[in-house]
Amino acid sequence: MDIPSQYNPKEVEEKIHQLWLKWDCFNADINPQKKPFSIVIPPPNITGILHMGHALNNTIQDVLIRFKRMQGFEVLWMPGTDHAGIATQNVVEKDLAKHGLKKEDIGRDDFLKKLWAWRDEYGLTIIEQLKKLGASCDWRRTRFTMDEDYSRAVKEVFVNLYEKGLVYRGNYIINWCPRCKTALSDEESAHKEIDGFLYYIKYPLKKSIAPIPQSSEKLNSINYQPSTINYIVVATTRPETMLGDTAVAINPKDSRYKWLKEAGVILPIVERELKVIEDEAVDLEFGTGVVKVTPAHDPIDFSLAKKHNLEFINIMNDDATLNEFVPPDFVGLDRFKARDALLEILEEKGLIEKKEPYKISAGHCYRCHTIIEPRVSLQWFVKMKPLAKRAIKVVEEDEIKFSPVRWKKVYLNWMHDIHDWCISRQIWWGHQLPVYYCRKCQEAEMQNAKCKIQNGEEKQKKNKGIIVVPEKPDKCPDCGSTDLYQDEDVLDTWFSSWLWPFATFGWPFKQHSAVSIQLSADRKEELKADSRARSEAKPPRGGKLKAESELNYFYPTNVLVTASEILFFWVARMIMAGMEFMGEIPFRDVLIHGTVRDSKGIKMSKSLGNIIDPLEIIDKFGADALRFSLMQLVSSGADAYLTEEKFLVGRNFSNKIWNAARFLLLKIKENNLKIDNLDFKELDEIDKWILKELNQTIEEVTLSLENCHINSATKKIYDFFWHKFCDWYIEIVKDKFTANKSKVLIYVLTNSLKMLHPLMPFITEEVFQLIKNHTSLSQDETIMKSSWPAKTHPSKVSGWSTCARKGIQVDRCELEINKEKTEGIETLLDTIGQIRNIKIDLGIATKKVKLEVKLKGPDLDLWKVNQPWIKRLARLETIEFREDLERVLYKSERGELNLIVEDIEIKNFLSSLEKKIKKLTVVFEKISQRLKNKDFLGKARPDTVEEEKIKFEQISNQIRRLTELRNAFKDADDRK
RNA sequence: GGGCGGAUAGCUCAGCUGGUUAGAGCAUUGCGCUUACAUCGCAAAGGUCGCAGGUUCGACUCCUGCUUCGCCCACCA
Repeated sequence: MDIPSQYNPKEVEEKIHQLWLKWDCFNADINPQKKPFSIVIPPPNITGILHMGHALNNTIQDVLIRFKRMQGFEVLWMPGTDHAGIATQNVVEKDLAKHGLKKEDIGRDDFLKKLWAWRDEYGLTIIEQLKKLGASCDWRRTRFTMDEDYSRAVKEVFVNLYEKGLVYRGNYIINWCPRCKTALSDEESAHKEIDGFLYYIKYPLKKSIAPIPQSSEKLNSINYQPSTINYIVVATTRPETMLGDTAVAINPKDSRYKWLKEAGVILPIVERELKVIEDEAVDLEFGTGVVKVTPAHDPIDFSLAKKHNLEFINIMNDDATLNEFVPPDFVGLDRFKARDALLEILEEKGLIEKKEPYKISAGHCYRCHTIIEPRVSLQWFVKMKPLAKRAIKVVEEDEIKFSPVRWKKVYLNWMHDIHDWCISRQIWWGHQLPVYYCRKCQEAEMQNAKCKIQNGEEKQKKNKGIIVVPEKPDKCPDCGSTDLYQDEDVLDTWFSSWLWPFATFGWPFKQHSAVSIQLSADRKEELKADSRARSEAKPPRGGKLKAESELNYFYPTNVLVTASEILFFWVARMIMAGMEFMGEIPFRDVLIHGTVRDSKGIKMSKSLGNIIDPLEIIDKFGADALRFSLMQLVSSGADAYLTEEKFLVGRNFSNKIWNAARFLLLKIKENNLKIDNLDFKELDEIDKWILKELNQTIEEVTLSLENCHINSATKKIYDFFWHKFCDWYIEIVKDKFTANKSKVLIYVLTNSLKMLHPLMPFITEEVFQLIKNHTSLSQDETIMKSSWPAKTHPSKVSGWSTCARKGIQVDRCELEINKEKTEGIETLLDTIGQIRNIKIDLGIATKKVKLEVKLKGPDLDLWKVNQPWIKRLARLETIEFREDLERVLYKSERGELNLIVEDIEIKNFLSSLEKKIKKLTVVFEKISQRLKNKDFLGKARPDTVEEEKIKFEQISNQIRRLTELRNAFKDADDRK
């Protein structure tokens, strides 16, 4: 079998993926012998195509999933997609528009058919793309938020909350998107600053008045006639809303306008008399101190109106054109056109005092970015405070932990100040409200929001004719009429997503509730004990888990991985839903990662054209390269700034792994070695060194992954593999490629592959299979199901054939991290570096020269034994061991060395010595100052002082040796 | 208006609970096709750790203020 010298991910990835599917590697089922570990995927929108954010998010999850799977947990990664109500409807509407059609033209039923057709055709695109990334989800379970079971769960929840009095219907001011023509929740309205103007508009008084000035300064500032006043000035950023004004408000403390009530105010153009109200909410400092009040189109005004019992006039249609409640000239005009027209008229009438440029913070629809219009309308809401209570507690008490921790505070702040959630949407794609109306009972109730609403409150206390049940009833329970119709609205997408961690398991229909409660407590205990030091995957206490249902077995899930953007949308609400419906937290850890940005720090988005397409990266460099580079860049929740070249690191590393394996396997073949066990004997110094390094790496990488510090795990394994294993061990071993060596090589390589597997699943699997094919070792079927490396003696590592378990002569102690055992090798490696340096200084970098060394004891033996590769790596002709050297070029506490060269160029050598001396002298000074300081000696910890003293010794010696060398050469140089 | 995060080599970032000769990758500069890998090897250069105070025997690490970039929340019309 030929192994090409360059790794070709394209050939490998698809093949490997098929293998995994064939071997059922992704599937998880209840297994009483194992502890569960589960993650639910943040379901991507069916409109989504894989972008870098997904790649990042899902790679993190897959790394944890694969790691835990190898650790022996029964691992479930639950996949699925979100119907994404508004987003999907928009996409299909656009499609229709291409044919010149509106959804109304084809009607609700046909439109929904089109939506389902669209979903069937494109809705699984992103799932296929996730597979390319290597995501090891249990694809059999792929859920969709509009699956039949799932939809039933959504309805159950709605009905349940309604019955508890936590879902209610009412006329309130909500965020209205005039383009999507639906209500939105507060979270779906993103506040952004836009440039606008603050207009100062004169509202005439009913009767002129001549008040006694309180303060001439203030009077001047609002610029009215000193004697008689016949208008007041209000400031507004949205002049068109004045057509819906029903009052003006002042602060009761404001002495400037005490007379206003008496004078009366007339709304210009409309010529309606406005009420004058007093309220603390009015800011004396802002504008003129007089506020126009538009109850139906402004949140503050809305609450003022409720408090002061004002009239609500909704002046807008659902597309933000003005309706018939405004003067005829304005009817049908778009809100911004109306604004211009109105300003023009006001200008003509001399009613505009001034306008100032002003930054307006306006809500924008998070789906189409249209400016939100606050608007009173009849909607359904969820009362959040009661739900928040327990969700706050579990986070406050760290039952659910955020990482990085700072998000805990963000979460709690939001939760403490939570507002009711508007959940009805005036679109067609989604879960239609399980609400039925009796036409007979309702009659006047269902007045459209277009009409005047007397009072925004207008609670339906009796709810007569409103039937909230999961399935359509036969007749009205009140009057027995069969003339029933369902509420047209659908639920907010997030009203289904918040059930994701348990509805995906078939809740509430597949749950054995009695068992559930008991087991939940059980599991909770376990998780508590386990979570901080998750280690081996032992079966639950008592060795059996009485899980009749998957929900009981896999819920609560272990960790939720997400970006901060959906903390409120989704994470917070899942916690509330979990507590409310399961009585238990949905996940124990929340891992919040950063946002993917471009090189300038701007969030990647298609509209800005600054995206780097992960699929393109996969195509060019491979999925492993993409994954590795992303994981290397992601650090504890910080944003990642990406450029295409950053993926080269991953690509190059893939190639390095490939070639290390290639070399090993070619050598085995070349030397005709038959490897049927890993029963390696006679470990020499260098073997012990690499095994020690390996053990240490295993320890560190495992710990990092346990703590979800993926990037540090990435760095450690990278450093070990490339700079220890490839740069040194493989290079050294080239000379003497024996069966025994090849066993060590395979052992180290395989363990490295295992550690790398969560990060780079494809190449590690491919190489794992290659090793199997090139040797006679009996190994696991797939690396995916092999066991995670343990920091231990090789014989104790499971996953190897039984032959690997017996007869290994190595004392376990020898492989422990033991400084003395490998110090000789470490010094030797360091010395080789010194020789290389000296040769460069002397200008003979590539020349093969003779080396003389003066060594003693174990070092001498070590050098003698290892001569061949020392010569090769340091590029030496011969090594001579002598009692005394003619000349010394390098000195350490362990020995001296000299290179035999004629006419050496001493200048560089000397200056490099000087430099070293200078650098060390600076440190030396620092340390001696410290040691002279009485306070330091008295107050610092004794062991710190001791360390400093040792350091002092070492550095003095180093300086002494270097100085001696320097002087010797300087003398010689001077004599010349 | 509140809150949060970042500011360390030219670039992107590590640096845990205060004591390090402050690290890595990329880029740069030399040298090198040495028995896998030029998607490579060997080496070099490059940092008064944003600024100013403070605490401390000692601060890149802790505290305060400032500068600057970026996020999130908020009913200043």
